[in-house]
Amino acid sequence: MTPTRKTVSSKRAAVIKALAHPSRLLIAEALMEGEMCVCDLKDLVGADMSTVSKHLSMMRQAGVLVSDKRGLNIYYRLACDCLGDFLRCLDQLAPKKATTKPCC
Amino acid sequence: MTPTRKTVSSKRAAVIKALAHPSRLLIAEALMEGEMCVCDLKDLVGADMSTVSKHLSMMRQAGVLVSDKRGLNIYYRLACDCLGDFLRCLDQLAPKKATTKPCC
DNA sequence: CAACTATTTGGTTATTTAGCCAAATAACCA
DNA sequence: TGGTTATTTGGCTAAATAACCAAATAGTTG
Repeated sequence: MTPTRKTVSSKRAAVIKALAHPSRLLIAEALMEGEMCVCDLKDLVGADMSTVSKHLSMMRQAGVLVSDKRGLNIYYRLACDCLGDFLRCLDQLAPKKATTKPCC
Repeated sequence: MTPTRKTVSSKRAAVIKALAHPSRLLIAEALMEGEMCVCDLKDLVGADMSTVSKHLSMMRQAGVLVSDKRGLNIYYRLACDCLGDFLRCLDQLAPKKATTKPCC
């Protein structure tokens, strides 16, 4: 049977949720320029390593990131590079106080 | 001064968060086909009207939706129609258990 | 094998979020 | 004006989330 509209929205929302946090989005943006290991990302985000690790595994679980282990390090990268268009779209959504003219 | 990378991510994340909930995303998807009033959206989502109203004002606050009142009804519509591309991107992100081949 | 490094996991706590109900607003109509 | 309909707001509770610390795991190197 075809999935209901609600089911589809729930699956999509899980993916979106994986990007809906300042640190996680910062991570995703950084990974647009190439893979990074957890300790690099920890420096970028400036939080406890365990916190960063939990964000990463949540993003991997959602299908946004993939990882692979080489030596002691685990490298993460984006599962998809359509994210760029996505962010450009976001930036057009004027954050409230902005101009009254339509964003696009 | 130019905003820091973190500041930018936080603002973007707030917009993403407005879509990162099954009901809110369902609403956004429905509004891609045209404006709707709150009671229509309430039927679509199947939650209490006050719950839906709170989702809507949160999305408006984030800049994702705009509203206008005509008579007794308040009609909501998307602030930007780049959302379509966005969702197409999302659907390429295989939710974990899926095939091993890269999404794009 | 022991020491070391990178990462994840488990536990705890504080904060945020989502939902419902009831009450308040606002526009319309008789 | 009083009643009716559509929507928002306030208050409350239960559940989810994010952060940290400490302990566990896994790979590396002496």
